[in-house]
Amino acid sequence: MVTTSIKEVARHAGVSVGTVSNVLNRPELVAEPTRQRVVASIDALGFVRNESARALRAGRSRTVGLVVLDVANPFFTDIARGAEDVADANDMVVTLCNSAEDLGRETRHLAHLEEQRVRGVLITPVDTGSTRLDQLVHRGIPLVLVDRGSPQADRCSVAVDDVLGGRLAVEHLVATGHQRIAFVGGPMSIPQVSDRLAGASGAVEGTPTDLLTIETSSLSVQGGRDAGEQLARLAVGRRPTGVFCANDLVALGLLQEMTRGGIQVPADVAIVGYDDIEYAAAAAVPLSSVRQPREQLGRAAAELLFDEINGSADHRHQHLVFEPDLVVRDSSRLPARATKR
Amino acid sequence: MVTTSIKEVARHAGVSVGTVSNVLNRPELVAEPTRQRVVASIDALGFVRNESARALRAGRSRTVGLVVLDVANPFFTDIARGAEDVADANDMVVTLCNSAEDLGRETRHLAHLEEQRVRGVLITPVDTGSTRLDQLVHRGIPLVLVDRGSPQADRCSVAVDDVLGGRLAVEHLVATGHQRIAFVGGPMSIPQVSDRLAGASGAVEGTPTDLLTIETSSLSVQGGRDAGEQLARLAVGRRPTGVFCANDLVALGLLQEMTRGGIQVPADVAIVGYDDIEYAAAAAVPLSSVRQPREQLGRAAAELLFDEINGSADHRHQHLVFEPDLVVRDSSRLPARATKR
DNA sequence: TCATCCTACTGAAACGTTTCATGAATGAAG
DNA sequence: CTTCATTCATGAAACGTTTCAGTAGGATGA
Repeated sequence: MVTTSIKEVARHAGVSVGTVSNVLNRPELVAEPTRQRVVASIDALGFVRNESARALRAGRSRTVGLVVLDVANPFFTDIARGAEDVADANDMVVTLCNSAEDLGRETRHLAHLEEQRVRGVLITPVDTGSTRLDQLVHRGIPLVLVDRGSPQADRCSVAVDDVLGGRLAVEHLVATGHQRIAFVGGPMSIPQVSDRLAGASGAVEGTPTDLLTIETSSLSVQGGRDAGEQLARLAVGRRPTGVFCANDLVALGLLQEMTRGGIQVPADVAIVGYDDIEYAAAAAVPLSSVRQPREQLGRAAAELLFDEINGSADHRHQHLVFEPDLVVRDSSRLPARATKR
Repeated sequence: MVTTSIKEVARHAGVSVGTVSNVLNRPELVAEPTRQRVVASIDALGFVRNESARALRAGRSRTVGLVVLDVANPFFTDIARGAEDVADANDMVVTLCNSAEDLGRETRHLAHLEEQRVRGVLITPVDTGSTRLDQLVHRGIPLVLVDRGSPQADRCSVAVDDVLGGRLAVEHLVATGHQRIAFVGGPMSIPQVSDRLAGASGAVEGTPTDLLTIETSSLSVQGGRDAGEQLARLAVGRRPTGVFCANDLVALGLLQEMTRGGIQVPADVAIVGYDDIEYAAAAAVPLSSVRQPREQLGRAAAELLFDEINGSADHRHQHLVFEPDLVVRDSSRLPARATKR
C-alpha cells in the first residue's frame, strides 16, 4: 500500500508542509497561485489525508458512534439515515455499530469507539442499566439515549410516546364501533409493550368496551400465529372484533392465522399493528399500523448530540418525546358495503 | 473529555512508556510483578488506548470497510455477520457503510475509508464500472467484490450462482407437473434478473413446458401485483400454473393479487420466489424460495480479503461462486388431497 | 576470575498531521 | 528614506503510540 504524505506533496509543489496543511484546512491564508500549485501536486500524487494523524494531533476525531439493536430493522435504519443527515451537515461521520441485542457485542463496540476517540455516541442500549454507559458519560463522552432507558439528568434522550401510540390504535378501533377488543403482545417486561398496553387501556376507559389481553412470548410472526389460534377458538359471540397488536410481525402472524381459519379481515376481525414496517402495506390485507417518526428521531438525537459536543458549556440535557401517528389501511377499515369498483 | 495517555500510566506505575506499551502488546517481555503494577495503574487511571496514535505509528489501521447497497436488507446483514465473524478472529474490526444504492454516498464512504487507512474493503458496488474502485486497487488497497461485478484479474470476488438458482426453481415447477410456467421479474438490465431467467430457460429446455416472461419495472411488491393482474386476466386454459419470481417481494405482490382475484395458491397457481427473506415463510401462504448462502458469502469474502492482506506476496485472486438451494413451502407444494390433519 | 548470555527495562526516534511563533517581502503612510 | 502594516510562507514542536538499539545487572560456563 503506497501512501503519499503531506511532506512529499510539499516537496513536489516546492513549498513547506505547513503551507500544504493550510491549503487543506485554511485555504484563505494561502495565495491563489500557490494554492493551485499545491492542489495540482495533490492530484498528481494522489494524496489522501491521513485521518489518524489528523485526529491524533487534534486530540479528537470527526466521528460519532451509533449503536443499534438490529441493523436489519428499518426502525434503526431510518434513525441512522436521520442521524447521518445531521452529521453530514456538521462535517462529521457516523460509524454504525450493530449490537444485535448482545451485551458482549455492544461492549466491544463501545470499547472500540472509545479507542477511536469518537466525539459522541448515540445508542439504544441492550441493557438500560448497564454501567458501561455511565462509564462513558463519566469520561466526558457525550451520549444520547435513543428510544430506551429512562430519562437521566446527565444525558439526553429521545423517544416515541408508546402510550400515545397504543391509545391512538385502540381509539380508532373504538371509534369504528368495536366493543370487544384484544391487545396482543409480549413479553410485558419490554417497556414498549407495557406502554402500548397502557395506552390501549386508557382508550377504553369510560367506554363500554371490553379489553382482553393475550400475552405472547415474543414479538414475532409465530407469536401472532399462536395468539390467532387462541382467538379462533373463541365462540363468535365472545371473540373480539378488533385486535391491536404490539408490533407488525405479531399482526402479520395473526392475520395469517385468521385467514387460514376462514375468519375475514376486517369484516370479522379488524387488526391494527405497530411500527408500519415495509411489509405492513404489502400484507395479504394491507395492515393498519402505528407509525413512528423514525427519521425525525434520528435527526433529533444527532442534533442533541452535536449541541452537547459543540457548546458543552451551556448545553442543557433534554428528553424529547415524539408522537406517533396512525396509518389506517384495509385491515381495520369499515367494510364499504355500497361501494362499487 | 479527559484522556489519560500511556505517559501518565508510566509515571503512575514508576516505569517507562516503553514498558507500558510492552504490557499492552507483548506482555511476555515484561516481568510479572511489573506487569501487574502497570495493569493496576491502567485500571486506576481508566486508561484507554488511542487507536489513532497506534494506527499512525503502525502505518496501518485495524479496520476493514464493508460497503453495502442497503443495510436494511437481510441479505447484506447476513453477509455482514459472516464478515464480522472472520474479522473478529483476525483481531480486526469491520466498519459497516451503507451506500443506499447512491453513488455519491458510496464515493464519500470510500473516501473516508481511505482516509482512515483501512486495510481492505469488501464492497457491493452501486456501479460495477466505477473507476473509484480501480483507483483503490491501484493504490494497493485489497478489495473483494461481493455479489456484483464481473470477475477481474486484479481483485477477488464472491457471488452466488443465479443461473443455477433460476434453474432449481423452475426444475422444481417442471417436476411437480407444471406445463405452463411464467418468469416474473425485471428490469432485465439487472444481471441477477437476467441470470435467473437464463436458468429458468435452461430448465424448460428439452421439455414440453412453455415459459412465458413477464417483465416488471422493479423488483418490488407493486411489480408483483401488476404482473399478477396481467396473469389473472388470462383465460384459465392459457394461464401459467406455475410462476417463478425474480425475488420474494415480487412473489409476495403476486401472491396477494392472486388471493384477491380468488385464484388459489398453490392449487391454481404455484409460486416460487427468490432470496428467502424473513417474511417469505410468514406470508399468507408460506412461500417457496431460493435461498442464498448469505452468511457463508460474507465469511468467504472476508477470508479472501484477509488472505490478501496478510500474505500479499503469494496471494492469488480468486472468484468464488456459491450454490443456492431451494426451500419448498406451501406455495408450490402439490395439494395433498388425501391427507388428514 | 573473566567472558558470555539472558532478562528486564529504558530512552529516543518515528509515524503524518496541525498550529503557532517567526521572518521575509511588499506596499502604504509619513 | 524610514516606519509600520499586511500578506505569505516557513520550520519546528506537539499529539500518543510502537519499536528498536542500548544498558544494567545477574546468572552461567570455563
